[in-house]
Amino acid sequence: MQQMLEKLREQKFRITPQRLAVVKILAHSKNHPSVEMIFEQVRRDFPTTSLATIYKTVSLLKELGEVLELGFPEGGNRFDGNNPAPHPHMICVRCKKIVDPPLEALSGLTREASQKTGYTILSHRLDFFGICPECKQNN
Amino acid sequence: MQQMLEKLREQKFRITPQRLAVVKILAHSKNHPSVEMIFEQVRRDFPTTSLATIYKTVSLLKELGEVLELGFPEGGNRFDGNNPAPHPHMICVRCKKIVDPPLEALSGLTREASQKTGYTILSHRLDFFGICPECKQNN
DNA sequence: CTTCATGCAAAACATTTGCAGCTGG
DNA sequence: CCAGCTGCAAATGTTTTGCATGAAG
Repeated sequence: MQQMLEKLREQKFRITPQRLAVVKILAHSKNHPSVEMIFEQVRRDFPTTSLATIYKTVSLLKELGEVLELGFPEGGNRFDGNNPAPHPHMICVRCKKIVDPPLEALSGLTREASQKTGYTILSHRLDFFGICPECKQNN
Repeated sequence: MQQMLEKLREQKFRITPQRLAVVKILAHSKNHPSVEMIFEQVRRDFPTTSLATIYKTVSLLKELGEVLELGFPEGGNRFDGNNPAPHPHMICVRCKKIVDPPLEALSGLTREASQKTGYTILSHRLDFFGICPECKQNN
C-alpha cells in the first residue's frame, strides 16, 4: 500500500480520497476484487464516487505496474493488488474465490515452452479452475 | 471437421451453409481465429451473413464441446477448433499469433497445485506471452 | 491559483436477444 | 411442410470518453 502511494506521488499523481480508498482496498483484500466490488466498498465511505473514477484509478495503477488485472471473457475482471508479478491462480468455479498457490514447478515449464517453440517468453498466465475445500464441504 | 458436423447432425441441428462455413474455418485454421476473423471469411462466400449468426454458431459449437474459447479481457476472444481439451498457448504479443506448444511438465504442476491448496482441479488455462521467432527476425 | 481529478452523462464496444421471414431436411 | 435458422435491429452490459465543476498541492 505504501508502495502504491509512493509510486503515485513519485509520478506527480494526486492522492485524492477516492484514490486512497481504492489503493487501500487493493492492498488489503485477499479476494482479488472486481471493479464492481471495489466500487461498492468505496461507496461506503464516499457515496458520490462514480464507477468511471474506479475504472480510471485501477487502470492508472495497472499502468504503474502496481496491480495485475485478471481478465475473464465473461466480463468479470478481477484485480490483484498484492503481487503484480505473474503467478498462478486457483479459481473456485462455485464461489468464485481466487487464491494464490505456492508453486515450484513453473520455471521449468517456462523453459521447456521457450525451447520447443523458439519464443522469447515475457510473461505468462496460469489459472486452475476447480472447487475449493470449503465448497466441497458445504456441498 | 467431420467430427463437428457429425456432432451437429447427431443432435438434430441443421447443417446450414453458414454453419458449414464456420465449421470449415475453425477446423482448418491454425490461427485461433477471432469472431471477427471468422465473420470476414464467411462473408467472402456468403456476403449477407450477420455477425449474430457467427456468434450463435460458435457458442453452439462451444456447448457441444467442439471448440475451445480463449477469452481475453481486451475483448479479442479467439477460438481453437482443433483441440477442445485445455492446453497451453504461446501468444505473440506483436503479431498476435497463437500456437500450441507440446509441453510435458504440466501434469506434475496440476498435481502440485491440487495438493497445496486442497482444490479439486477441473480444468486449467496456461498462456505464455512473448515474441515469436518470425517477429524477432523481422525486428 | 493552476492543474488535475471527479462525476455525470453520453459514447463506444462486444455480445445477446426478439422476432418476422426464409429454408433445410 | 414446419421446426429451427438467419439476419436485422434493438437491447444489454461493460468499459471509455468529454466536459464542466471542484479540490489537491
